Amino acid sequence: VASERAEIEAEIDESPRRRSTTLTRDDIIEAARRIVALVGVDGLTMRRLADDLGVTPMAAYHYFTSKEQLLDAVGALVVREARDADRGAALLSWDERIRSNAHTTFHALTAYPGLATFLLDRPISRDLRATPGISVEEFEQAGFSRDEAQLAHATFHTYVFGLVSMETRFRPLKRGRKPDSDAILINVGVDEFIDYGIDVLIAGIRAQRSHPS
Amino acid sequence: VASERAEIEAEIDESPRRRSTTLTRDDIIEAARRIVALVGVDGLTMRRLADDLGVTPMAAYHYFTSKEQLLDAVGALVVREARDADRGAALLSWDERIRSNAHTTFHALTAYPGLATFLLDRPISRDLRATPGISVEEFEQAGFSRDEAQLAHATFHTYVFGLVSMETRFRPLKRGRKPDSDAILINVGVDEFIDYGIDVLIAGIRAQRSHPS
DNA sequence: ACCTGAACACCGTTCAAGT
DNA sequence: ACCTGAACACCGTTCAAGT
Repeated sequence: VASERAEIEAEIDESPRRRSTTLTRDDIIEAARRIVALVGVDGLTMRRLADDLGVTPMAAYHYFTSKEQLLDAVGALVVREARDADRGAALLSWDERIRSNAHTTFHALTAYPGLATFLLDRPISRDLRATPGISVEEFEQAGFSRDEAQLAHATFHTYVFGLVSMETRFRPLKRGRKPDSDAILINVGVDEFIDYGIDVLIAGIRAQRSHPS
Repeated sequence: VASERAEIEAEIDESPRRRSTTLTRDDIIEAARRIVALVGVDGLTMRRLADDLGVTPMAAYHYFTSKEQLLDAVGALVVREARDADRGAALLSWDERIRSNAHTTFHALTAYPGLATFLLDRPISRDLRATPGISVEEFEQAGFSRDEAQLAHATFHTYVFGLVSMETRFRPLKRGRKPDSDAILINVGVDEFIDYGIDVLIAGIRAQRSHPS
């Protein structure tokens, strides 16, 4: 088996990722995901994608009508993975689930530079709607009125995406180094900042509920 | 004078915006701003910009080293205008100033499709840092500790930009028509939603201050 | 200093053709 | 159905040259 492997590898040493049979939709999404993780959305070109797959630039167009739709699929995959990584929080209270989802969504999307801002310019998908980690219906079950549930849900959605889309600005916080002049100035780490923001939102939503205008 | 004007206009009827003397930096920024307002960031090309100015595509490169730097200047201009539109709020309390700034920033940036998401991917400028409508120092003067002031400031900054960058998704809310499937579902208008979010943040920040962890 | 003209090195994508 | 090959219609930008 070892010699067989070596033989194959020698044969294909110039085509980076050879698939066994024919190209599939998932092959393309996976290759695109790898490239985005490596060089960001701006670094993904249909020609580089084709090179990595060992095909011609036009091959992907048999599975996706445009580059935008391919990136939509990559975005849906990443967001779905973030949601799955959050399954352990399913039984917690709504506030703890939101906190957990904010962290996982942030760390998932920041691994793919430019993906969050790409998604922000696109129509919202069902996958994206699940982003705050809690649905409108679940807010209602937690005792919110229909209007309050929608408002609270949209507010969390807005904040979490605001958080994610400013990823580059939080980068200097991740290391212990002194802040760059172009960074947001906070003396704490990213996770502490996320916790603070979530605490603020949770406390604020509770206060809005008990003191209706 | 009138006949002179007519003569000139007849002569240049195919070059849309003729400047009187030589090109200036502000001429270029203004033309770029117009194009972005009309067709969005994606619709701005150096060739179209040159056409509108009646020059060659390379002329702008004498004033800006890249298209990105030109867009930075446009973004700074728009954000500065939003801040100036907010001068009337300068004497209000910090919470009312933040509310006012959230509304003006949202409406200013949504007039330029794609500009908010472009700015999110760029290093932060001094103009952008003024976006929440209140500085870290002013939070301190309002009685917050240095750490609390930084956190509160960054939280507002994050929320307001989250709000602005999701502009396209709030669009169905602006008219009375039934929501598209790709819109965030809220039964209220954009301004009511902004007020709700700001109320939540203000109440939450107050609660965080009185109940330190 | 200010701007032009031509070209380079890319893009995403259409289109007709191959198997 | 699945993929190729060549081309089209663009981009931002470099570079040398004009005035």
